[in-house]
Amino acid sequence: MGVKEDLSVRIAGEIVLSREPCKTIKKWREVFGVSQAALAESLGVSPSVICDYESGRRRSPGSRVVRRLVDAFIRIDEEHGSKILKAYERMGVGGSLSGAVLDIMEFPYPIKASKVMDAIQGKAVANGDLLNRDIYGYTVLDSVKAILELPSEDFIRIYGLTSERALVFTGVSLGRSPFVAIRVSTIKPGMVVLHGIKEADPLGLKIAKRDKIPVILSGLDTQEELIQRLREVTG
Amino acid sequence: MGVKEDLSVRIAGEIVLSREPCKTIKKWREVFGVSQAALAESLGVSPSVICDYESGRRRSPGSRVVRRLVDAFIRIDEEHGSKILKAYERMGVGGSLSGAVLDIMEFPYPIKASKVMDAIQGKAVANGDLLNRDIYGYTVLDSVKAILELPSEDFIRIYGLTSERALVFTGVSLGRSPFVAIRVSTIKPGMVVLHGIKEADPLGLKIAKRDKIPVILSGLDTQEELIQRLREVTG
DNA sequence: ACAAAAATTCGACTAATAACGTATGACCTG
DNA sequence: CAGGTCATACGTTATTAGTCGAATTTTTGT
Repeated sequence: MGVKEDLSVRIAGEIVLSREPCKTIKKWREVFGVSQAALAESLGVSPSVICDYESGRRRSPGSRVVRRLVDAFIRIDEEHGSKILKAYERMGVGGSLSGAVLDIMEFPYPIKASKVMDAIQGKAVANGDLLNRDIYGYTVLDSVKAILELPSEDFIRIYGLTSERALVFTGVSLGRSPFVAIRVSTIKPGMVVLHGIKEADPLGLKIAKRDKIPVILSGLDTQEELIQRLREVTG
Repeated sequence: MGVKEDLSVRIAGEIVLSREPCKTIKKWREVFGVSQAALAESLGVSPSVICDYESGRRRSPGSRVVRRLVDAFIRIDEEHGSKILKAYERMGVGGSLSGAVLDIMEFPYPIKASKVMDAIQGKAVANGDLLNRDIYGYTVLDSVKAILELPSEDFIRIYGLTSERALVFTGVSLGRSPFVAIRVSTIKPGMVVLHGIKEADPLGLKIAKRDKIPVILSGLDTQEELIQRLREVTG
């Protein structure tokens, strides 16, 4: 079984097994950087069909549809030089995570963003009204290393599971770059946590508001404590 | 992501992506060693529902159904001591195949059993009328080593992809044990090739007829030639 | 701020599937 | 050969996925 088949199986399995296939479909479309219209054309259907799937109007897509969807993703990626496939290949089977990724976890059940905030003694500095959304996991990143080391397409490592997750940045000095990175990326986290500063950069917050991403400042002292608290959030 | 989730994704992805989800569903049910009735009960539906899926009467099961199916497989396995999960774990990511497995391949498209037969200069000695069925891959096994070395649950390695495949036994002396092994196993190959004998054991053939498995005797001289021809069958 | 593109929502229709119970047949066991 | 298990086949009905095109909202680019 080649890398292509492996990735296909992963995507298909993930779509089917996820609580909300619609969101997972959307996530992968965004990972592949295709618009609904382009995807629809590649499938030979009208754009609204894609919208229907992603909005959850059609909640349980048949396996035939999922298969065509996955095939289309791979096909489109090939037409674009197989960037995603190569990125996936690069991360290898159980490949070691870059040093930039300090911790990563999927929750066994959805957890409210507000609960994550409380767990790390955080306070909301943007979009506090969106904190009742569900979060399905988190990724803790070393800000500096992430910027220096992470190859451009390695967001698959970070968003590989669900995009409805918390992105936690440690060692933050200003609090702008994380948001610039998010802004550029096609795929958005469900919430962002900054650790290491007392107040966030205004421009960063502006971006967050624009993208409707809640931003939390963690009040914990050390990075170790932060990770420890996050690990216990499901308890 | 734990082993359990990994296996779940694999199964789900494989079902969805396969040309005939029905057969893949059946394969996995057999791997987990559950009867249709037991599976149906675990799902809270009537047994005919399972049959309908496996027979292909419902060709494109919705993702909700696939998810419930996979969950049921895992659940049932847990009730039985997680045997399958452990076996899967044991084979590891890209784990090395046992020395008993000489070659293994998935065809990019279905190939008629008769074509496989011709490629290896074989002649049918049982169920020759079933040779127009589709074959999706093959596994070449060293008969002696397979019997001596293969742990009982490692059929996942062999049947891991599609069960609609050719099982090729080399170094056969009598031609009985392979069929005994197949008989005992809950999961059946699409065809069996024996290499190394001039005529097959009558009892072995009887079993094959019972299970409707075509049996081919390969006329090629060496094992190397056999593998070479098989590799070229897709050409 | 404005126009263009993309994404989403909606209503209505068709085709397909989910689900059920029962009947049938093959096979093993006593 | 009778009884049990397992798998399959059939007929039916309620439900839903799937489709389309038009209208609407959101996002993007200039």
